[in-house]
Amino acid sequence: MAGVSQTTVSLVLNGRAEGEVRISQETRDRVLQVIRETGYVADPVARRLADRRNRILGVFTYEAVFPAESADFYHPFLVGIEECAEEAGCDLLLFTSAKVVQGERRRIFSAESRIRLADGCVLLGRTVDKDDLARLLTEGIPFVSVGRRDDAGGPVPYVGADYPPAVRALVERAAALGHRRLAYVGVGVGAESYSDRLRGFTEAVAAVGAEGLHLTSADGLFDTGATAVLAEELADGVAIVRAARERGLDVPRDLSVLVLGAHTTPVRTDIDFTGLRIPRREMGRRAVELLTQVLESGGAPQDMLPCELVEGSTLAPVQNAPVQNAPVQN
Amino acid sequence: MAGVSQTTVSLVLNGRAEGEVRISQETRDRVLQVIRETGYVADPVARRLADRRNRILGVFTYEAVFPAESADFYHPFLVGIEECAEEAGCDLLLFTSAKVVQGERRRIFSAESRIRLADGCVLLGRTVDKDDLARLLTEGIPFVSVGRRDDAGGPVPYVGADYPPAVRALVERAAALGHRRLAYVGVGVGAESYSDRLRGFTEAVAAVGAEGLHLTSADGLFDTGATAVLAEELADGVAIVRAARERGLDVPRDLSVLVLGAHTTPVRTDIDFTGLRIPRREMGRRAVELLTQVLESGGAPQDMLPCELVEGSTLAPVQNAPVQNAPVQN
DNA sequence: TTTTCCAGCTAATACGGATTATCACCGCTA
DNA sequence: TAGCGGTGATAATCCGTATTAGCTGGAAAA
Repeated sequence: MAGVSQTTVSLVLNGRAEGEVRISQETRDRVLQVIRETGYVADPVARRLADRRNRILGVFTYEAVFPAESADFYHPFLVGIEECAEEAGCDLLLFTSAKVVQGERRRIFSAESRIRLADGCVLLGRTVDKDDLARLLTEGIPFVSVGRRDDAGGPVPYVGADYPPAVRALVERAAALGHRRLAYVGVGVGAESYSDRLRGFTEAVAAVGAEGLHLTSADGLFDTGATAVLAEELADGVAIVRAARERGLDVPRDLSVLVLGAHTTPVRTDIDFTGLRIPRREMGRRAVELLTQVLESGGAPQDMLPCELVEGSTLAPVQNAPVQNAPVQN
Repeated sequence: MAGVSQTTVSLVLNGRAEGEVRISQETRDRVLQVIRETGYVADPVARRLADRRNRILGVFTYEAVFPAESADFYHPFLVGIEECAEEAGCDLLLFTSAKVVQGERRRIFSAESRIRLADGCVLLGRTVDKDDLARLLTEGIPFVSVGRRDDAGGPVPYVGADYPPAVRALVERAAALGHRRLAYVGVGVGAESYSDRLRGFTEAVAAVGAEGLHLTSADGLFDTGATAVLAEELADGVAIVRAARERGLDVPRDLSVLVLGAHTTPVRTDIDFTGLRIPRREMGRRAVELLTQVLESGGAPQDMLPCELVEGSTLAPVQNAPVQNAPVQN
């Protein structure tokens, strides 16, 4: 329509017509005019094929993102991811095509894996298959994990929540309020985020000279003599409080309960737990930032974001024990 | 690696090696073996370029989908969309690249519109620009709107909520409880969903022989003598109840308040409104179903899904007026 | 023996852009 | 008049796949 070649249109469209390659102002205007009239837009697919970039960022979760079961947990991450993708001018691709087979998890790599459709990918989830991580690395697929991951045949790019310092701060607070016997309830293994919490706990009790117990469930907790308990997840905290109340114990008067994470499974509760806040939205944002960095210059950047302490109302001084004179940490 | 041509791999990969074109079992096995070993996956981008199909469905909203402001409203739609996309084996592309310019809405068509990246697109939002719809139609871009839309230079494919019958049922209920003077509070124009509600109201009051008033806001409502009010949106309902209480009126004893829609803006309320339920999740599902239909056979399918009545507790018989003997509609 | 047929595979091409090397043209110089 | 340099545009090529027409060698048919 403008009487020029495809090349010329491409050059004009991409503003390449000013440096090395020259197109006269006249021709350029004519092309732009036609583009305006027809609303022509370069096919993004062809574009991607040619220059190996999509401006599409993939989001992979082993579970469905939206359904209520996990929505509350994933939502804040997605908010951050969306915000940052928007700023970066990228679209988000949700890998919903990988059907969740009965009783199994989604797989990143299947016969029809579409992971490569995107320029890079954000991995969301409590755990990620180590094999999957290794393969992502060996295949050179750019990605960033939301949540710290151990090496998988090489360093894994991630943005994690820095639990140890936050857990330590909580333990110090409890110690300052006279607690000398603390329990940690939760599996403490499996996901890196769990072991980080447990490690933080172990180190912290040692540092403050308190006694630390690790229980995998609330059972037996009340026989240990612990006056404060750190729950690995919100669900654990809720269960502990319920069990305590059934025994006629008051929280926090008789037992302080600190929660170390948001719910990953749906729990409805109005309890205003003392604990820490996982900076989920910030993690989402940061993951996209790191991903664009990986796309530009490669590497395996790793970043830990601090967890904020939540004041709450489930931590109190130990009963019948004088509060130490140590100042309350903040 | 298998000592065969790219064509052969393509044929094997797509199972085309059985009909017209033949590949020996031996060769096929060899190719499949190598595919298994290397984890080779056809580049979806090249694939799309070649056969014009992606198995990617786009989701376009004028506002950001995830942020809290609109999350509660959009979420149920997305649940349905994701479910159905998963069943269809499609990935979802969220068009986050179109930046929301200060004070403006996102645009479907911009200089860098990426709408064509997807095979087709689901449009989400209270309103959709008529120009955008017209252009989608003329450019032959497959899409389905969530929410009924008036023609835009041609019929628009959509799945909508069927307000009129539900509104009518509510009006009939109110009438059966003695209400003869009903008010509708809301703009009643702008979005098709609003005019549908108002139209349902107007027709219903006429049908039951009651008196109907249309107010664009709650101001002046209490001078009209209306004993029941239908609020266009949840926010309107909340405002009305608040205003009523400030005047010392009890809801529903002195004033019945029916709500005709979910919140599109965030409102926190514990009021158990009588009203109707927009089948959002179902609409999301249906939208994807219709979209796949459009992709396969074209056309502009339109579907209206029924709204469910919500019993609630804000509808009561008119005070000082005998309840009519008419049976309560259900 | 020559032709026909068919199974089994591949060369060539299309898809719609981005990129690069090249080309035509003009005015100017030697 | 041949040579030269700069300007403005384009032909050719590539990206990785799907598709189609065609090629090859050997067996069956003529």
